[in-house]
Amino acid sequence: MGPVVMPPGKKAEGPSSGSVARGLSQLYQDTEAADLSLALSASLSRAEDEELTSLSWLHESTDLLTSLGHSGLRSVSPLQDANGSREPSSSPSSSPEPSEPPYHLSTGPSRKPPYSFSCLIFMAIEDAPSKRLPVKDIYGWILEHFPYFASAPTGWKNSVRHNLSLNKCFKKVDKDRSQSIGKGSLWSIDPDYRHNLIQALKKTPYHPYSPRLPKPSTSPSASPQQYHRVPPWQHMHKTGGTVAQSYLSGKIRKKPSPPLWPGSPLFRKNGGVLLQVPQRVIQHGSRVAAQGLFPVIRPLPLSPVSKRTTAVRSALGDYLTRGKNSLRSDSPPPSDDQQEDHTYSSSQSLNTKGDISSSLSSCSTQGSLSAFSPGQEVTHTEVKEEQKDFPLDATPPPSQLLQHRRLLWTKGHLRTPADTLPLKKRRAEKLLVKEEEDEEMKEAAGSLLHLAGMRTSVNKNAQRTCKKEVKEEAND
DNA sequence: GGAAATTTAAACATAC
DNA sequence: GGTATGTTTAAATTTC
Repeated sequence: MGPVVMPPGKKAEGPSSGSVARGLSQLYQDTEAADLSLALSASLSRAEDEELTSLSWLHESTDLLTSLGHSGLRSVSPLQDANGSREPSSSPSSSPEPSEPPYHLSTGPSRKPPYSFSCLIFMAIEDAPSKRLPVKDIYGWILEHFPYFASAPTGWKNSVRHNLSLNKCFKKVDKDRSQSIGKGSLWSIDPDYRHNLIQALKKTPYHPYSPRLPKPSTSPSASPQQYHRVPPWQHMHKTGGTVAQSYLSGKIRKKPSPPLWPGSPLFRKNGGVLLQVPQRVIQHGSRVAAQGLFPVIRPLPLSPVSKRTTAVRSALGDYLTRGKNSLRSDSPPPSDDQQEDHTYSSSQSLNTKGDISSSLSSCSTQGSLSAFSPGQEVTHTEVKEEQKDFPLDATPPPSQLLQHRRLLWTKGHLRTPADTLPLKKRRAEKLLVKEEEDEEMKEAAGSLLHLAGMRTSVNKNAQRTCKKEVKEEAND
């Protein structure tokens, strides 16, 4: 098995929602965002130097996906679900739907998770104490954690089986005749391919170094909309497959790197399990190995609102309880109680006001999150106020960011009427507005990445650079 | 436009 | 015989 395996049964949940609310309030009152920002930055920097051996971020991102997209989302047709956001044939116009809310702000039935079946199966198996599961339990795990499939056509089970059979990452375990599990075999992760799966998961859309995300660049072409205008599920679940799956199968072949394991067997059909992940990505995408695998992934509540609320509560709870003092959490509090061993990796255990604020606001903006009741939870209003009063960006220097954000906010709300400006400036202003919106979305996404222990400063820097160029152009 | 890749559907075989 | 599981093939679609 892989380098780090979470001890069986090491799961737990965060503190109660009440304590979360109190802790959050206290955090807002007592903590300087700048301190947390610096601490977080330091932690993340250290995290980057360590090899990723834990997939805890994936659990966290799963929670965050739940909080943002998988629950309470707008209705999506089966075709759209299956194939991304494909336009119906009746409306060939490729123009974006202006009325379509952002992915994480939309409402309606649950949406397909942005993980390939391979990733889902991998997570399911890795989440099993014995690291092996029968197909039936894999179904169950997926259903439990991704309610989308509860109402999805049953074909997904076929896809699961298809993946198990076709993907060499998965292998059947010789069934012990004395062990009656009914029909079928136990499935496990092939140790030879486990790392491949991990690397592939790191290419999921919520990983800041996803190949889909723009690389840090000063070029305006690295438009922010490339990675947060497009809903994650849109660029992940077009029929062409996911980024993660692409890496699994070697689909991503731009700038190919030498295979990490030359000569490794590939998919039996396509020859494609082997990853070709640039080392840069691996290094920068690494996180602190702290809590082992999937320490915090939890079944989702049934209520769409409560799902989101619970996920946010849970994430916040961990931040507040583990707090900024736990820059490193190499020794998580051991607990056999699955209700208590709710741990996050070290880098994630840090947070800032901005992270929490923007995370909540990302859920609450446009009123899509209304489950935070006053006195018990952080209310929508409270969050929005905090969002405006404090810098949301955790990247230092906070003072500059504060000014930057205030400038953007001011420009966005008190802007001179556009029609009084020259055409060139109008265009620049329009672009600026768009990027401000993108900024807001990205901050929300960035906060989620922070929650998931990801580093987004690079992308933020890229955006700032882009904005700077836009401003310069406008000034010209 | 073609190659490559993934999802989905379907057919079929096997095991319980 | 029914159902679940496992294997294989092919179509559809997207990305590069």
